[in-house]
Amino acid sequence: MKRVSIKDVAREAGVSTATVSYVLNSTPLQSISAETTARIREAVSRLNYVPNLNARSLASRRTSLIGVVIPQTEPGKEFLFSNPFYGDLLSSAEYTARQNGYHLLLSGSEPGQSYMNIARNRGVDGIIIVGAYPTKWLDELHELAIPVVLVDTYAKDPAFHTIGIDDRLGGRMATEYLIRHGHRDIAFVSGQMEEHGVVQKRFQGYRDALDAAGITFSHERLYLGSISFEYAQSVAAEMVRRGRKETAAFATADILGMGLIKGLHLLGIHVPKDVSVVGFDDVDLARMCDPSLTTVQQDIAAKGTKAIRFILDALGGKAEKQEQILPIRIVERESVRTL
Amino acid sequence: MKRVSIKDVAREAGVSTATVSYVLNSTPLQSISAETTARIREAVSRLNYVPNLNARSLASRRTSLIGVVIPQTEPGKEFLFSNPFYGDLLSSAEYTARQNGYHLLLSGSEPGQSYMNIARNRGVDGIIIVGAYPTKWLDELHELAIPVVLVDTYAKDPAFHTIGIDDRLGGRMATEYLIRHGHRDIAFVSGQMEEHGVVQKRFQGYRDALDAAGITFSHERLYLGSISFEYAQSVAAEMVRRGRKETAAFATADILGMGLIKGLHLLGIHVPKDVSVVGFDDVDLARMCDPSLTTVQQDIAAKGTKAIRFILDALGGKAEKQEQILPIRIVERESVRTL
DNA sequence: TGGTGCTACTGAAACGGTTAAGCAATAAAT
DNA sequence: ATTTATTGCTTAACCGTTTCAGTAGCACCA
Repeated sequence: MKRVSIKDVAREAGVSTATVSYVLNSTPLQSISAETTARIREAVSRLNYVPNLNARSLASRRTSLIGVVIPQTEPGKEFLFSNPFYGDLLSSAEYTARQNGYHLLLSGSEPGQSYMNIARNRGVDGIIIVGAYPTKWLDELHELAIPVVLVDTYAKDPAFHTIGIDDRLGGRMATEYLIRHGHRDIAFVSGQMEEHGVVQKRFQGYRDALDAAGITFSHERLYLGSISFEYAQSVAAEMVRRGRKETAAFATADILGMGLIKGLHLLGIHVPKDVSVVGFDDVDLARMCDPSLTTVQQDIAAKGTKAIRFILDALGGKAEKQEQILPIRIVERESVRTL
Repeated sequence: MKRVSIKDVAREAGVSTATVSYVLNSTPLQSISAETTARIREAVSRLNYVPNLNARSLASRRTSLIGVVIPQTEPGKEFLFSNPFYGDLLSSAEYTARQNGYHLLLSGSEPGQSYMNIARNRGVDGIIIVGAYPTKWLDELHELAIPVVLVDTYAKDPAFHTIGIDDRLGGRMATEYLIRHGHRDIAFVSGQMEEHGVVQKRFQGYRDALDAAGITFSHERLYLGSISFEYAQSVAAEMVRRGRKETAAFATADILGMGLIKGLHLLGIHVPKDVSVVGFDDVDLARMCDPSLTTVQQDIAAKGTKAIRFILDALGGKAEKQEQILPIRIVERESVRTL
């Protein structure tokens, strides 16, 4: 029952705990004879010793823990993420972390404190913040002096690594794709625009495309609610209520696209025959459904992997701020029709 | 830059660190005057003190960390979970944990060691293992003497809490539903059957339903690959190759159902007109797609919440082993046609 | 007057590691 | 032959808490 500690190993191998520690960490600058090393390793496996990471963290001020903060869909709501995008991201991040001896500490970001809790009292070695710019916590975040990776945000801060895509371009690509297929009345379906957020950028791209094609923008084409299937579904009804002038819609997330298609379908409006839809992200969902969704594809797994890599690099002494814009492209599927 | 420690608070308030600790933990059996308490609290907030959880863990042998082990889809593969089921589960678990001052330590279960790593060297207070029976680690798991919750597994072990559904009944419900709608040639599409696993149980339910209806079972109706969209998609082709006798299929996971529908669709076979499909789980996906999937619904969020609750209860001193079978029901949607 | 029982605290030993500094023994350099 | 490095290991301080075992002071009771 009593857990075996480094002392037991030291006793067993007939050396001091320091020596054991050096061997176990293969500390550079500290030489240990092959003989002793072998004796210690043998003792370790005989006793089935596993170091206590809490103690290690306390002494070394490193935790081998990376905090991941994901925006909570709705405050007080049980579900942390209703968008499969986050699951995919998490999945790849966890894998990369684990391969490097790190674990992921998961935390929702209830507007309030969670950012800092996870970082300050758990002492994570690094923190990944996805989809939100922690305006309120900037000072504290700096003070912590740990690597921070901001995923999908447009903050300009020399201290934070960032990883994302060119959302403006993405918005433009999606919209131009629709225009190229003969559409001129194009709805923009999304969540609320936040400062430094991606929605804003994608909207700019949408405007860019309209402008380039000489189409005048109308607020009537804007549907801004929340990034959820349910909202998008309700947009269909709203479109009809507004007289449904649109022949196409750009939904800034695949679940929005799916919701819209579903909502339209329930009203007897067919996609792509009556309305064309382009999504964003290319989550698995997009290719699984019928009609499958034409969408702006981004490499979600790469985002997760890169985020972890940036943290690891920084912890490994790489000083420069890293910044990566991952490529995107349109994946043509079945939800767009040429007019 | 230097983090403020309990000593700083003690000095600031003019008391010993012990007193500060007592106040901060509102330790029962230890009385502290209101005056002193106030003075300490004041110092805490003035210094902006946050306890170091690593040190706390070391001293108290509690980490406020709950380990969650999720089966890795494919060994060596980057993606931890391709089934949205896990994301949903995780999401609700994280929320419940956080509400109670716990954090979730996420770990994939690469066949090998991860179970124990997370538990042994991080010293998690409890561990939730989903969808796998840790045969190989039973002894170690017992030895740890921490609460263990097994989700979706059929192990009989007096020491482990379990939470799941009646998978056999679920399999039966799905199959009977199809039979009731006039189908007699029903495919069973799933992953490999593992000992103590859910697939086996659902298959038994499938057999139960066939038997009760006097339909003779044929191995020809069995499609066992892996729980992935891709596999299910390939099943469609296999069905055709075998001469496609089936008028319906029971897919033991919604993504399988979706994959099957997609695969059939690509071959010009329409669901539900030509083939009916029933899924399992009722992930969001199921209602989002077209045709939406008739499926056996289970409350995934409840599973996550309950799992955490069981851990918390056990940590709170509740001795009895807890065991819960959550209710399931058929959700009728559009993927089944009456013959 | 002394004993008993509270209340409100303090001291210091853990918890299980890491790591700077020191030291003995041997090898290399002068 | 003496100094200087190098190798291989040990000692002990420290990381930031918790918690056990006291203890001082006071009130109460007999």
